Amino acid sequence: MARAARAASKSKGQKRRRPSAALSGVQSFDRLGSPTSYPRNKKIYKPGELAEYLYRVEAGCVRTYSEFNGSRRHIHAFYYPGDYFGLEANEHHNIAAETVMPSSVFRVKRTALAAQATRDSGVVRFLLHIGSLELQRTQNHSLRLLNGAQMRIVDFLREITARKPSAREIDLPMPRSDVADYLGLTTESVSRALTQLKKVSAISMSTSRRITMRDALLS
Amino acid sequence: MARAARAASKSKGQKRRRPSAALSGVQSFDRLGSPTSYPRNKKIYKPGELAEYLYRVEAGCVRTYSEFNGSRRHIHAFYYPGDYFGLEANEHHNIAAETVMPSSVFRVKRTALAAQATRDSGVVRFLLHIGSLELQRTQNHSLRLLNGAQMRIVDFLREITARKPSAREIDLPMPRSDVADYLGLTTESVSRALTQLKKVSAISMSTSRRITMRDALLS
DNA sequence: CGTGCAGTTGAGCAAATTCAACGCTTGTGG
DNA sequence: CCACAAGCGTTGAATTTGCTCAACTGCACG
Repeated sequence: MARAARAASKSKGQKRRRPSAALSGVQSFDRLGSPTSYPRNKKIYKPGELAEYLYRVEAGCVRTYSEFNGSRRHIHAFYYPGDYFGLEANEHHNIAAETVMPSSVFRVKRTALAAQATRDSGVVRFLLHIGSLELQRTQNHSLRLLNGAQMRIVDFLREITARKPSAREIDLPMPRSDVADYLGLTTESVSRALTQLKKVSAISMSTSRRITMRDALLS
Repeated sequence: MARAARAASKSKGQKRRRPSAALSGVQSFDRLGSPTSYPRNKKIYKPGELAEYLYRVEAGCVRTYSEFNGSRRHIHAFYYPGDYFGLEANEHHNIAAETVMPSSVFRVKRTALAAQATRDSGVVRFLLHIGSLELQRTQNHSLRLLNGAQMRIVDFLREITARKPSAREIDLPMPRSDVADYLGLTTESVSRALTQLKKVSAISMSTSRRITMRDALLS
């Protein structure tokens, strides 16, 4: 059950990484932890809490977010099965994480990982690896925020599509308000951008959550 | 000379880190590398290059950036003396780094660090530590991009001021176009925001690069 | 069968960009 | 030493973009 599909790398023109590089790290991770189930919209951790664990999504979807300017919310990332999260912490968490839908999350104690790291260098490479992935992801997100609303949405849809190499039909697990807070827009702007994309036949929607991409959109 | 002032932590309400935690890591870093001098606007590395080194600024200022949408530039960060950079890479760099002014940069081979890491766990903690700092920095930057122009500028000025606990007078090493590309604005908007801040006496400027903050601005 | 949440649409508005012009400083060549 | 070009910074006017406020729909759940 701890066997989840490895997330597809988001970096574009890069040489394929040898899976062996981080393999022993992953095995340690699998062995040292245990899965937990959460209902929808359940907080997994919040800012200020001691950062005891490192997490991996097994099933469902998780979002991390901060609040700013008093009451506005920014979603830093959505994590899908196979993704690791909870790394952004120093000693205490400084952002929050919660489920988008009923989800299963695998977690391991950081102390256990640290102990294992002293004798298994694979664990170290593993940690550094997912750390740098997270860093790249965050940097890409910053870039995304500099585009216009339309392009942000397209980027977002592409990001989701990239995880399912199979179909060009995707099923959003989150409401419009999440998409908006992820992209730094309002729900209205998200809605408008989507209807605009429909109008030019770049996408089609069977329900508001189920979107089919036209080939032209796939980079 | 490898002895540069430790950069002030940007996280707010957090317990002060024991310097001992990452100390042996820093010592290894100091011992394994060597400094290099660069003229102004000199590229240190660019996307696609093999990421051989980890860097620390000794003197001057360094910016990292990506290009997007064909020709626009986004500056991810400015690094000042004591700051580490070049960590964002997997195996090859995916962003570029160059000097803002004549600078001295200390660099150590990643292979040397990796070798040292297998027998000195302090190096591991050191690497993970600066990685998570970088992650937090990048996340904060995303948040910054969601505010209005005025607040982005104020945030930026505060970020700079925070490194010099002494004076509320700062000397920007970079031109307006860099500030603009860092904050996701145009140079015109940066200029306007600054003159606006002058108009309400939140700041004063002796030259366009030399800015004095009024107390009200210091959070 | 109503209440509430999610999503869409429209009209007016605020904010930042674009395009353009101009001042200041700096460095270079005559 | 002066003239002039280039880079940096500022300012103005017109335009575009996304936001705010508001209404309305469909759907799910009690």
